[in-house]
Amino acid sequence: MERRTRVRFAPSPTGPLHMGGVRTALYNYLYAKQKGGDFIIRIEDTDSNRFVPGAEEYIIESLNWCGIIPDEGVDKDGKIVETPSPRHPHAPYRQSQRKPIYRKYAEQLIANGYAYYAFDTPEELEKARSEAEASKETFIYNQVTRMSMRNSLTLPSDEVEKLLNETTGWTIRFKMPVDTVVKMDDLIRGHIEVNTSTLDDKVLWKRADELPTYHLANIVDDHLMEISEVIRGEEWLPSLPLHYMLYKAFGWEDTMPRFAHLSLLLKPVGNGKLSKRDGDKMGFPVFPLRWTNPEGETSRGYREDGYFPEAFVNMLAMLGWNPGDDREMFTMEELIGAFSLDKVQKAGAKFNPEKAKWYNREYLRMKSDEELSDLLVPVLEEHGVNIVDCPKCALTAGAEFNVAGGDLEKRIFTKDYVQSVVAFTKERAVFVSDFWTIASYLFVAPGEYIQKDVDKFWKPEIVELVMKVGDVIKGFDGEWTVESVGTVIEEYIKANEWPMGKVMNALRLALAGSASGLGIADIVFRIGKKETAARLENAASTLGS
RNA sequence: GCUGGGUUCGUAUAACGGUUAGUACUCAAGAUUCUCAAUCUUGCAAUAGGAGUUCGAUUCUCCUACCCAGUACCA
Repeated sequence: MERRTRVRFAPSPTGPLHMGGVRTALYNYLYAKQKGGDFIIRIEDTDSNRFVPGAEEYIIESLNWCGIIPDEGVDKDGKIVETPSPRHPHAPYRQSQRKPIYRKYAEQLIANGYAYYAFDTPEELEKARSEAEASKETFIYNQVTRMSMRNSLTLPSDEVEKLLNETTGWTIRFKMPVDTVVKMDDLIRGHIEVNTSTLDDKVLWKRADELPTYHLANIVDDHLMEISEVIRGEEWLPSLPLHYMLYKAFGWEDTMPRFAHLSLLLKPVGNGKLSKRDGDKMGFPVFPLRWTNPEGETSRGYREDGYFPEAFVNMLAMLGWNPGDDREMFTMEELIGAFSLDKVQKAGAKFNPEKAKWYNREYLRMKSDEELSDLLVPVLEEHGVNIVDCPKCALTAGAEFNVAGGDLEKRIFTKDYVQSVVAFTKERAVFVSDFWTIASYLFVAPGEYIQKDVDKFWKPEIVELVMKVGDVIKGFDGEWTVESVGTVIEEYIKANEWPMGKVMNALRLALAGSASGLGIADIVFRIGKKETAARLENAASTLGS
């Protein structure tokens, strides 16, 4: 019988979740959902020294924002489950709370001769290392050195007994076999072989915090939680032989999960893995959500930078995986359907911030004008612009309707007005916040004029013409549409054989504060005759005529 | 150093051992427009190097180079 697919994402709460970590979680999630299996969260907090407050909550919130929802390990309130229930049978899902479980298994390994107690102090080990280094060698606690160290293999049994009872300091180490070839299979990399003689006697139980190391806790939990596939970062590949040996030592080979090691996310330029530094330096986030560390330093997040979670997830999915064809746009559902581990790239993928932006733009375009204006409202409000639901509400709010959708002076606009602005500026935006940069002057008169454009276009002879165009607009009494307004302006300029480009750019400068931007007809149509005239007057008086 | 992993345009990637080595992002040029953006068209640009296997190698094998990871009582 085919075994149920159960995969886990097992982060360590030592800080915010890196985007590479999100990708690992995503691939696990996609794999589980495609197979109709379970996606489990387990917190690997066996290093009491590196615990960072808030990191666990951050990780869960990040996954939640991305739409990566665990089946097991996290309850509906977003808390790690601590007591078993039908849905969460393996609780607690925090390794620090599972200590008694691991202890039993560690002792089992010793009883069966797969592990031993080691009494060497950190100082002794440090000394051994520096001595080795002095003679240009590396000290490794392994089959050749372990017989000259202080452990339960070298010390007489009564002394071992005494040390175990009387001192607090001992560790448990795995007794790595000599000259045995470990034959492993990786779902992404294929067959790998390693000789155990190149491996060391890894610590399984730490003296320092009296907790198991990752290696022990990980194998025990994956076994107990009936994990079918382990999909994790490439940094774990070197410890895969140890993990294979542990499964063998426990006699769990039959139910050992299959492994897939994902390549790392690399920095956009140069060599090396993507780090927080790269983000700071090149101006892009490396974390899904904004994070403020205990020292008070803040790191930007994709969410706060204005990325849509769908775009972020889509971009991340395509970094190191491809569907086998040219498709690039995927919803989470589509990813679940298309995902496949054998289409995952073996080599590390350099992250490209440009592509991330491109994805966001594509997703922004797919959103309805209504949804985008709803997202834009808070941005407008931050800039002192008030949005009301309907024309009637606008009137009650004190608007005078000097433009089609509101009151420019009182800065009150209807949602319909916002929507119409969104509709015709949509293709220029990458983020929702861009709408303000692109079209602030459709809500508020420009506060200043770009000097470069003033120098280029605000010439006395042109200003004179611009003011005449203003009079024409003021006197306009036809049907007030973008097209009619545009036609009237352009025909007037052409009829008088004025320099079209120069007049138009000066006009835009006066109305929008910049010579480049939206079409004149679009601007004039929305801000209305009165405001157009007022802005021209203002430009003439502040810039001179 | 040692052990393991990796290497197709600048980037992400495609190509049953047989293609003019494709696509997307970026960039450049042209078209369009009152400007900018958008859009459309075109273009630039890659199999790390060397042997071998084969009628034929991006694809298989070996060597070299380079990159990455691990080498903690961190995960």
